[in-house]
Amino acid sequence: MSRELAELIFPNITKTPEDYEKMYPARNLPEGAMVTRFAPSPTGFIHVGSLFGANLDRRLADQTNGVCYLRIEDTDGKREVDDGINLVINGLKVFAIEFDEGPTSEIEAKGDYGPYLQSQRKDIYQCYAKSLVEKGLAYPCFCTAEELNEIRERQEKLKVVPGYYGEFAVCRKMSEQQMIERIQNGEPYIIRLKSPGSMSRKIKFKDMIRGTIEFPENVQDVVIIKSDGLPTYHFAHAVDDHLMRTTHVIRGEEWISSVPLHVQLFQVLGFEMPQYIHTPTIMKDDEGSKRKISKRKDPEASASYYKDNGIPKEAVIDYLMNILNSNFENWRKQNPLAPLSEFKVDPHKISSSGALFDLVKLNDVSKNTIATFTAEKIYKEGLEWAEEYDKDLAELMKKYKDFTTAILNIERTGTKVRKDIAKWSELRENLEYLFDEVYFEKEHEYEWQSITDMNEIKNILNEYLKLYDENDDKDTWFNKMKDLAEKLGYAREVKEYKANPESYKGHVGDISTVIRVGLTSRRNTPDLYEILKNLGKERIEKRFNIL
RNA sequence: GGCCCAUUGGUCAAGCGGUUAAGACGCGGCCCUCUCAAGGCCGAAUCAUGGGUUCGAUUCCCGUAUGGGUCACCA
Repeated sequence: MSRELAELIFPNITKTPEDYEKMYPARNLPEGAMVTRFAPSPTGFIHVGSLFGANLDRRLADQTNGVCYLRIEDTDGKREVDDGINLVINGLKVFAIEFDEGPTSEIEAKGDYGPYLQSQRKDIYQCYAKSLVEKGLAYPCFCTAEELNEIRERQEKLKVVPGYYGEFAVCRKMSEQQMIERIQNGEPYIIRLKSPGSMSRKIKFKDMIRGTIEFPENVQDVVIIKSDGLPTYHFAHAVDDHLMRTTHVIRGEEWISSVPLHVQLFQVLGFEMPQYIHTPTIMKDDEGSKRKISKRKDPEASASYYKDNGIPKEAVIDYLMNILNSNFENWRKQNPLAPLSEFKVDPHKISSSGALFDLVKLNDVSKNTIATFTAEKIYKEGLEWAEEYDKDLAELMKKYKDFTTAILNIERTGTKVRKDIAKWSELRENLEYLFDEVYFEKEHEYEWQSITDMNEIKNILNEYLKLYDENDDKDTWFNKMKDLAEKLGYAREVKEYKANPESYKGHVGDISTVIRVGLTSRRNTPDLYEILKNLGKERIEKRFNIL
């Protein structure tokens, strides 16, 4: 009925919605398969909240044998960044999140439901917009920014809901003839939805996390095609998620309030609704109060923060899984080595209130994650990190590969695994004193404890060197230590000493401490026996001699 | 401000009308122990608030407070 108007606005659109329906048929997937998507703007920045969502997208598709694709929402030039698409792809790859379909670089893509860049789908959106205009469900609006401002001001005075609707929607009431004339005059315009909604009616929809939510119907004649010919988010969402056959739309909770609009758009376009999963916002503790974790204020809001600090991707994802489904933590305890795919995410179990992001907890998760790694893996990943963030350390690690790996392997096998590393940035602190290059380079603050008399210390070290044998097994080694303690007037056992403190100068622990500190300058190290063995007698002597 | 959403220890949370209100992180103590880390045991600490409904409310309903979101030719 508005054919003439539609043709005038979109003269170059020759396809019809039916053509696109045929081009993008329903997906041939098993029953229950979820089709999810991650749909960022190409700003290149990956927020920890986006990572949270992308992870959920990926998990849900995986566990249902579905599809998880990437779509770039580049309908706003202002948000774009050079190389933004690659940054998004690589930023997620760091966390082992990859897509079945979508852009694979700035210029390439894979998948049958593309293009996956919204900027390349202009004709598709316009085709649907054209059909809406034709059916009288959308119309051109010629209002200028100033006119819109006036409307808004009037609405503020009247204390009435702002927006383009009802009596305020001036262009909606214009005759078609007049519209045609103004277009032919070359006046700029945009396309608005002619909302069939009524404020007195309510719509209900289901969110998988929150359950049923009720809203008044949308009455706003929102913009669906902007002056640059590209769609707004809302219109693109309806068209894309329908044509790409998305079954589950996972996005941040900030979208909840626009669902009434989306429901209406789907209705008007004759599309079936997808399921919605609106994820909670990740929060941050700010001097006692909660606020949205912020890109500007909080470095940990950026996914790259974790890579920079050397927190393994497995740990970050595990932590995110923790706040996603709280039963994950128990599952992980039972299955420390199991791949993520064995855990079934339950969307209904996602908490609806935003969690405070807890770096302390992440630290603990990360310690546990690293405790499952072999020394070889720690060496490999630690070195990778060091190559980028601590070149000197990387050089040492490469030069002494076997030694480093052996040190990392101390107390790492068996049932009680050492959990002293939470991130690769702690590796230097854990390793450097064992490299002679570093050790002999600087002056040491020796952290002597109960025995501080240097004569006594030197005596202990000398005596110890006499009886140290690299070939001793651990028991023999420790027995020798006890022998030495006894010989010098210290108790063989800590308990003996505690029972009769006055009969001894100290106990075997004090002797070990002297050796430990004399060897490393520090009081806390991994297993002394292993350290001695890995250093070797010659290097032990050298270290004792600088005292 | 209108409309939505949320509210269990410091934090993440289980719970889904009757429980001594799980568990984890963090914190404190003890044990183990050659130090640290780990591990084991113990402890302090929670249902925002006022009304209903009910024999009985953390759980269901309404109001209040607090926090969050949203009201663009941005996504």
